[in-house]
Amino acid sequence: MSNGLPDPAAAQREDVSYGPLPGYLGHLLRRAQARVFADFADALGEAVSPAEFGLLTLVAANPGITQVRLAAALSLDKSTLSPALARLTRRGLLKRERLASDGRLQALRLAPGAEATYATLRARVEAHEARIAAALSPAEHAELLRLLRLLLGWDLPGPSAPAR
Amino acid sequence: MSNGLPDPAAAQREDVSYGPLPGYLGHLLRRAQARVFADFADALGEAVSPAEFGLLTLVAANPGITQVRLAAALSLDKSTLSPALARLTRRGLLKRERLASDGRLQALRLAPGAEATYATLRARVEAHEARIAAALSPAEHAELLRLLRLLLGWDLPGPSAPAR
DNA sequence: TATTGTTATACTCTATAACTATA
DNA sequence: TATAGTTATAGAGTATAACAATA
Repeated sequence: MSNGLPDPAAAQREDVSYGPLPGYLGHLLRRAQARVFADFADALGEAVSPAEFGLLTLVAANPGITQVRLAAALSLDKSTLSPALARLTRRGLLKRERLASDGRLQALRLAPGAEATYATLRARVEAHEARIAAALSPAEHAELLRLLRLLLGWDLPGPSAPAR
Repeated sequence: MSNGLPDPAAAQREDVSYGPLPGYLGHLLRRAQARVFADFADALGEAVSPAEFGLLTLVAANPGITQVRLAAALSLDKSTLSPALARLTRRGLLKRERLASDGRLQALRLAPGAEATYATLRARVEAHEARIAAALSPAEHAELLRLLRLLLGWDLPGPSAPAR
């Protein structure tokens, strides 16, 4: 469900007062995220979930990264990543390799041959991103990205704007 | 878990490249929402969840609203609201009244005597909102709210800025 | 003892489908 | 037939705790 940007439920909603909700960041972020994820699902379908795409992207940008570092980078628990990474490995997108130097660690990489698949996914994600940003001017889009990074405490020295 | 704004996992994360993720609205919205919700939980504890507070706020702003209209206003399925509203009713925060004029409908209201409780919750939520917005200047905060509403297709005629 | 990764388990949020009662 | 609301159920995403293997 949920397609483009004009909200389908808008008609039903017209006569409802939102009270102070449109002034709360928490509320707007929840609504915006739901909207964007629904559009992501429309665009990518069964291919990957938003979380899976994030994992692939981080592994692609950090070949050899371990699960604990990946979890820290995403502010998730390591136990959350295990099943997702197993699924991506099973689908032939990721490769996990135990390190000879420390048998506890596993180095994560895109599977050989999965680079092209990943590039295609990334192009589809970027088309989706462009679509949801169409409601904003390029300057507004850039400013929204900047403010969200600021809210997250990135943009300081951190892994934000240039960051590769 | 998760407290104020300086990210605790920042140290672990420092040497990780985020690749294109900081340029994706979807990724930033997910991260920002997780951060804000964690702070909400720290601030409100057992009192109410973000979703529950949203329900109370909408009912307070639209006394007598029915569940189907409430669900439409939040872009949620009516079946999602049933258990949440039952819980809020059980806790003495909401009152549900079948309409004499149409026996299928239930009018929702804050329970008599729950207005003060709601006012307290709202004050705590607004303190939480002020805290998370502290990373932004007042102008940036206002602009972030505006851009999120724009992304959502609000701010057109709709129930956004003044809206009560 | 400490760390990495996995597993078992549970909780929350959401949806779909089937139901009831009312219209 | 259509609508409002409930219930059963399932799936995704997250966490905590306990574990095995390794250090």
